[in-house]
Amino acid sequence: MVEKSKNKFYITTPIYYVNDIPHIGHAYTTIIADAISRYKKLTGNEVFFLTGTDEHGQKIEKRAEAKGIKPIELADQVVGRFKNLWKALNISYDYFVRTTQSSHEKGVQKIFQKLKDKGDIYKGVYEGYYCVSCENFLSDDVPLEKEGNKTCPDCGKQAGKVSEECYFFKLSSYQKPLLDLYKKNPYFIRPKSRMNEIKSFVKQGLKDLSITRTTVKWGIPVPDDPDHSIYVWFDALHNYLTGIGYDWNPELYNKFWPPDIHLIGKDILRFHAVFWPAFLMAGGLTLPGTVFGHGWWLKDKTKISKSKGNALDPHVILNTFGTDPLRYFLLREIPLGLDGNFSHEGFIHRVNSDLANDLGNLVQRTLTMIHKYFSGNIIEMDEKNETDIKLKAEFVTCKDKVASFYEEFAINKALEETWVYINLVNKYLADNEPWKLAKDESKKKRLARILFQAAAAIRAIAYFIYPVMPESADKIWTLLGEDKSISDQSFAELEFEDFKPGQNIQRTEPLFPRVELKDFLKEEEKKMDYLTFDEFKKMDLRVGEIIKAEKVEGTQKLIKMEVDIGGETRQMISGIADTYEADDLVGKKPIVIVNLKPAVIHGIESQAMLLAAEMKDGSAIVPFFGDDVPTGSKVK
RNA sequence: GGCGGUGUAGCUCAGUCGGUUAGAGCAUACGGCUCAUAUCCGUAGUGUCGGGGGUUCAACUCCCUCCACCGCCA
Repeated sequence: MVEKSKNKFYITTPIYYVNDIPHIGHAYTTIIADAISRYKKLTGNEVFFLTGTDEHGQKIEKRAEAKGIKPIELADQVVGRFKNLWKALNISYDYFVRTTQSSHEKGVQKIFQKLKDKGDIYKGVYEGYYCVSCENFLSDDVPLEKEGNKTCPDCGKQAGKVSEECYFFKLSSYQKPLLDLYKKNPYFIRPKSRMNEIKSFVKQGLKDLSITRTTVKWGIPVPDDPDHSIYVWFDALHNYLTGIGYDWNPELYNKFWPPDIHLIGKDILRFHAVFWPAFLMAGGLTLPGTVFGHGWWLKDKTKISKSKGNALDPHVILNTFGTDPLRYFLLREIPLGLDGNFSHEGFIHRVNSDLANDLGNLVQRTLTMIHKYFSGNIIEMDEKNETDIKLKAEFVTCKDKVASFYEEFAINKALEETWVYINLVNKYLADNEPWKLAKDESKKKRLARILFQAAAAIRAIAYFIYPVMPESADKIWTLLGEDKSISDQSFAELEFEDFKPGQNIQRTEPLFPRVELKDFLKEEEKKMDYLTFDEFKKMDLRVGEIIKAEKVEGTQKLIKMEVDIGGETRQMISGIADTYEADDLVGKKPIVIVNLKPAVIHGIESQAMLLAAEMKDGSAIVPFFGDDVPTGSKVK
């Protein structure tokens, strides 16, 4: 095997599923990857940064059908949205791989064939519980019911046991090699806590993996057996190979393979830390250096997801603040492995305090003084005194720390350390009081020295923040009269003294404007989807009376009720058994929405819904009217 | 249930091999400055270090136990 040449760095994000629209979670992963790759370039690496989209599967097929378009058209649309977001976020990816492109499909088929010839892929029979309505196999953890059936958790219908012919990957043979890998490379899985989880998972033993489906048409066909199509993970994971030229650009492939780091969310760690290296071992390929499972951004302490409807659209923030504050916040607020809670308060606070007050204001006050007292050009100055020398020494310390933090992907710490230095420069100005010296013509050269030192420090600061805030960093260098761009400056060779007397320094508007929370929320409000009164009127809300109530067998929360809505009764299922006993509900009068589209819940039709307050722990509290309110009264 | 983790200031967290008065940032209060985006600098705090027990001259740190929360277990 050819050893990968030094100073080549290959970094990946997951490929994002085109069933989803881009949200803050996608942005987070990709921004991390961008910051790391920019840092790696500064340290003299040639970097290849791969991202892309996962476009096959039943969900895409169905969603496209619902929209009356072809799956590939749906994919094209969503790919456009991803690419636009990456552009808005200043993401410097080198290649965007799509699982529907022929280089990928051919590559996956080739690998499939190779593993089949080798005996690591074999044809067998998959047994499982299949939901006809959802056209989907249920996951193993759905409990078995008395009659030997299972209930589909998605639609509530019965799912029967079926057998399906399919191809398996011999994952079971790779238990030992995987455990050896983890032992040999303790950094294969990061953060460390995740390594333990994966190890114990693998130690429990591995079953062979079903990697094809006959029920999914929108996928890569199995070579010589086109009734079968290759299932999601075997298809998707290989993007890391096909995206770097496997089987179509040997030069590129040989230069960069294997990946130095796969950046992923913690939810897909198992696929990347178990299945993926096993596939690669089977194919006789070199393994990646690290799989890094980062945490999630939470909203109100719960995971952001499409189904919860709490997805945060990055565009709202981008429109008000621009790219860099968002990049900064996401990378500064939490260490890579941990979850973070996203709130507008937190965001505004951090950005105002760190960017507007500390950094932005430092740049502003320094450049303003240089302009005011020297017309933007410092040429002659005194020799350095003790405080000046100290400021330079602190730069050296800071540079070392920042570099080592970036090296270990502790981006938040690299930023924190940079801010220690920013505060020192602010203090340096406070201690030396240049605005007082400016009043005394004889102290002009001392004044020049102070402002020069501050400007040199700012130049260094801009360099340190470049991986995270490239736009602002470049802007600061331009303001300081630098003619080269930051990306051309090697990290190792960065010196305090690189800042030279006579550079033409420009005036500036504030780099990061302060935004007050209430102003921002006003902006947000404009984005809200208001309901018109006519739309509200469509809702038929009435005072119902519960006539019968019983707990739904085999569920924790569901209660089945008959409710009188004024001369008519409806059947209604409600998840309130946490808080209420079925018997106590009889005779109670909740608010019921009666013209909601009926839904099937746990196999039972629900023809109405009652209104309840959702508590933090997920339980529900229902408001009831007293007996003085007639059953069937309209509520509005 | 099994394995792993966490619990330290109002909030978010740091605390290396046990060793002086347990730290940082934010928030709060007061003071200073006026170059700057009401910004910047300084000062001041407050802690049963989750509870209980043990080892030790000495425990946030090691051991036992209990409690609470979290993660993983296709």
